[in-house]
Amino acid sequence: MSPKHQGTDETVARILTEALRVHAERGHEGFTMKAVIAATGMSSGSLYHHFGSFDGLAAALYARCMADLLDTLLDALDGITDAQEGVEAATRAYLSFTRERSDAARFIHTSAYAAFLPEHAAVIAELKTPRIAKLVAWMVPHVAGGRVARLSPVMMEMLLIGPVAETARRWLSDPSAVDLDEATAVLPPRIWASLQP
Amino acid sequence: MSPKHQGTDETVARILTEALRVHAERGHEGFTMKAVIAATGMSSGSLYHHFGSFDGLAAALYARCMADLLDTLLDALDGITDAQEGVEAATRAYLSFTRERSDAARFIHTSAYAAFLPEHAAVIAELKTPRIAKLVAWMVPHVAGGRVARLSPVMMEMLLIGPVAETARRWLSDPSAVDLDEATAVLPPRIWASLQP
DNA sequence: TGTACATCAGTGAACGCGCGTTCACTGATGTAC
DNA sequence: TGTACATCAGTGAACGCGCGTTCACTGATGTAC
Repeated sequence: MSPKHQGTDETVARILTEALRVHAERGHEGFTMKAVIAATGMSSGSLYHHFGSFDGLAAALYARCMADLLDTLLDALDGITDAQEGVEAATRAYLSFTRERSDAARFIHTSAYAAFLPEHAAVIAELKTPRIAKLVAWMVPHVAGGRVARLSPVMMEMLLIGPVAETARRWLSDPSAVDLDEATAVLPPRIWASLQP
Repeated sequence: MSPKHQGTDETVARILTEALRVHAERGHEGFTMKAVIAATGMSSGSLYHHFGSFDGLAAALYARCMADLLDTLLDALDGITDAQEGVEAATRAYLSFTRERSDAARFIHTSAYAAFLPEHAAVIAELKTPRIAKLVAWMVPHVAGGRVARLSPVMMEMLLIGPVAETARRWLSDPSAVDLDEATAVLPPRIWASLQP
């Protein structure tokens, strides 16, 4: 619709990619506007032009990481019709995302508590809501068919991602504290068990 | 051993109590040395005298909150010999701690990612380790007796506290997003199911 | 086609602010002899 | 008992630093007529 100069989206994507690297390399304390400016080689004015504020940049990055994670779960469910197989595939996908995209996983878990400004929260919801809806839609027939307990979506989510999210958090803060291979083997069937009618 | 002036421990406790209130009222962003100084009415020098640094104060507060949480779980297990009854009591205790001591719960969950300086981490471990050991000790005979699956302590912890910790986090960031009463009814038996041999 | 104007990505020096921290100090209490 | 000294809780003005943010600007590209 509105005319976009060539390279705008690419610039935004490049800034976010560099910002994620800064966060991974320098930690949450070292994740500052100054550090992102230094890493991208861009000017502060340019970052403000694209994101409005540092909070806006962080929210955009969070939205992108969260969308990546949810897409990973959706990909894992793609084509799977068996309820148990799907639940176990999704939980394994969560753990493998944690390992393989640990930068994104770290940013998600670190920022989950940082309340973004309302306007930025809306941008996040815009990316998040449709993906969550797809996940719920996958589950619906299995609940209707009596293969999964009839729980509220929130309780379902707590039981499904609680153990793997906690495992991810623990591993991200200390990789020696928990073995991801062990978690991948142990957790999925037990999470499935917790969802039985 | 070393002579202590009257009131020292009381002063430290009072500072920590006020610091927790500051964190609850002003949020993580507003949790600053300046704000704690204003809330306690003490001087910055006095806070440095007792805690060495702001990181030291935060670590001491985290240690106290975590000890309170673990003591709550231990109290819930006190006198219970049945495995299922104990597991369900502990998970319910976690949720009721979240509701009733929400300031402490919020500080725990917010700080869990903030890596404290090594020296302060040691102080935390000193309070935490013996309590974790007691929890593990409670579980041992039930594993030996075949009533609970023979899992590594970490996996056991992920399955046990994963769903309730995730519920707590969600509720703390948005109380309307999850119903703690529902969680108290729904989660305990399902967590128990996930621990079956 | 040429000219004038609008749009927008990107620049970078400068800003004020609030942060954690320092340090020379006071005064009350405990200890030695 | 009295005197001298040590210890330690607590004071508060002052510090430097790095933060997010601002703003007047440049220059390339798109649009109108």
